[in-house]
Amino acid sequence: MEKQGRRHHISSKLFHHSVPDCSFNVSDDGLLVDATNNTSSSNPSIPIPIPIKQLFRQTKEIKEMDFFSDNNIMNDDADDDEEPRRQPQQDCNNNPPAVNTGLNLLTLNSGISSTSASDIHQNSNNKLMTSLQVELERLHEENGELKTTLDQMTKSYSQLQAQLLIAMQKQAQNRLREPIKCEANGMLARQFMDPRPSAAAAIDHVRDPSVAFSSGKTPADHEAFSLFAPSNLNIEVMSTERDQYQRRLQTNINCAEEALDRSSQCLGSPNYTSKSSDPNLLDDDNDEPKRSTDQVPVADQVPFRKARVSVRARSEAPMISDGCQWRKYGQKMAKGNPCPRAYYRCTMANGCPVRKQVQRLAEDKTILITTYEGNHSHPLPPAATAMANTTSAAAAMLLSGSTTSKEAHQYHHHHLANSGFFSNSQLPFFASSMATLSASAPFPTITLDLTQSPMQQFHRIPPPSSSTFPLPLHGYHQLMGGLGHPIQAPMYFPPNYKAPPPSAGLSLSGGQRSTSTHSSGMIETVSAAIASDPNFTAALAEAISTIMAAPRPHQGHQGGININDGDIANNNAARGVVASTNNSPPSANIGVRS
DNA sequence: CGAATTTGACCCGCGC
DNA sequence: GCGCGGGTCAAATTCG
Repeated sequence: MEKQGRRHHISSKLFHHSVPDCSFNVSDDGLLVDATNNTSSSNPSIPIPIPIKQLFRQTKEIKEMDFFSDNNIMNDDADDDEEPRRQPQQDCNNNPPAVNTGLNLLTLNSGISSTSASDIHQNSNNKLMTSLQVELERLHEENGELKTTLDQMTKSYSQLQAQLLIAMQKQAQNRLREPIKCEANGMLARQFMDPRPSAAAAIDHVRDPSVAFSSGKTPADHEAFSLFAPSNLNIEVMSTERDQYQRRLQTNINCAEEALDRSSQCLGSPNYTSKSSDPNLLDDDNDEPKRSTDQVPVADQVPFRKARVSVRARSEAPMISDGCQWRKYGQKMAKGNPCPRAYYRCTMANGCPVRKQVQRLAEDKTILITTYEGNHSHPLPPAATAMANTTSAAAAMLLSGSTTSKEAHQYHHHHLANSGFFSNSQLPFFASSMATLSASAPFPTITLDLTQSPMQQFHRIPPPSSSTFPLPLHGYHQLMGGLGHPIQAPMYFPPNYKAPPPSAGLSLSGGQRSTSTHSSGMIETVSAAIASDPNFTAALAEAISTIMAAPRPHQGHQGGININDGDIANNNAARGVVASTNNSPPSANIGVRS
């Protein structure tokens, strides 16, 4: 760490930031850049790349010499407590510590006496630039390494959370038997279906949506868990257990305590089936050691499936194009639907587990339902990455969110309000019905409905076991329609929305800002995304990824959402989205495939 | 001719 | 135990 800190020293003043007060973006090259305070003393207009590691260092450590600013030199001199940190300056260009590194680099060339002072000065600048470039390249490399390390740490963290969840659920089982007699079933479902490790602690405070952040779990933890959940084992555990419990809970609504006890047992025993009435299941003590050793591989023991993300869009084409290569491996006639259901698997890499189902809606055959399942095990092109991020983020949202309608709404309302998304804490109600959770379906599924207006969905009676929550994709609908995207998605507007001129599809944010201040940040976000590249999948990924990256009230994300929001924990998704908005080919849209 | 698609058979979970 | 439905497999077929 010390070594790395010294390596960064040469540019430390260049990266003059007060970390806690800044928001950061992820640039295309993977470096974090300051999104809010790129007012470097020497170059206020250029986003300054910041190595991730610096974010973890103390603020005062960042305050180092600015080679390009005498003023800052004076300022630094005024800081007495910076003395120890100025010491490493000598390792950049072998400058002695006493040398004024401001641009007084003549000491490096002191042996050249025949050269004019200006030439020496210029040579020094060139050397300095060269060294800075070399240093920048090293920072790039280190940045990538750090991201890899962070990914690994996050995965390990998620696995540990899965183990913790199982242990907490076992505790909750014992505590549940009394409350289950008096509490509403939905409330209990909420408790058990909440995959967050705080679920057990939330039993006593479940009516308070903020409890998720008050039980020793920070929003950052929650977010990191949510963001990385789709690709990790514990999510499968959670989704299945949640689904099992949901099903069992529904079947037990009219049953006596015996059935309730049995249903609670299934939480800690994934192999529990409806036919199992073995009283030994109630004996947690007997199998506890074995269970603890099997916690991690439990997903391998249970043939359950992953969460699914269903996208509904209007399209005449047989399949939407999402940037991936698919191979059809089956087709079935689903019951109650005259249209066949096609099964596809990803063929971009051998063994990629991602599959999708494509089926038309029976009631409206112009609506194409594409259901994604799994995570890609290979690099993806930008457009495909966008969709993959979308599905992953949506799945994470599904699996990390609550499922009973009222509390789901409260929770997400609270969640987004705290995120600065809707800083006025009043969600536009038309923004709260674009995604639907269905935890009682055969598989936990989140449906992103891009076919209906928010108003229509708001008045639609949801399935009894599904719930809607704020997923502000409404701006994207408008943008998509304004761009004349191949998808025949209608344009939907708030009641008082003034439609922009047809040519103003890229400037919708202004029009909406005048009518809905609540969602202006999101509108700007999506508008910017669309403006940079009218790509359906990218923009969709933007919307969801932004949501996933939004809830960080302790990190200064109060001034709206930046599409380049460089969430460290979300580096994969964010990078993919950024790349997709900048580089995705025009053909990589969700749309009619000719 | 290789790749992609079609389609009937098969497997598995679930409900009765 | 049996039937049903969803999902997958793999041989046959089609396509480029």
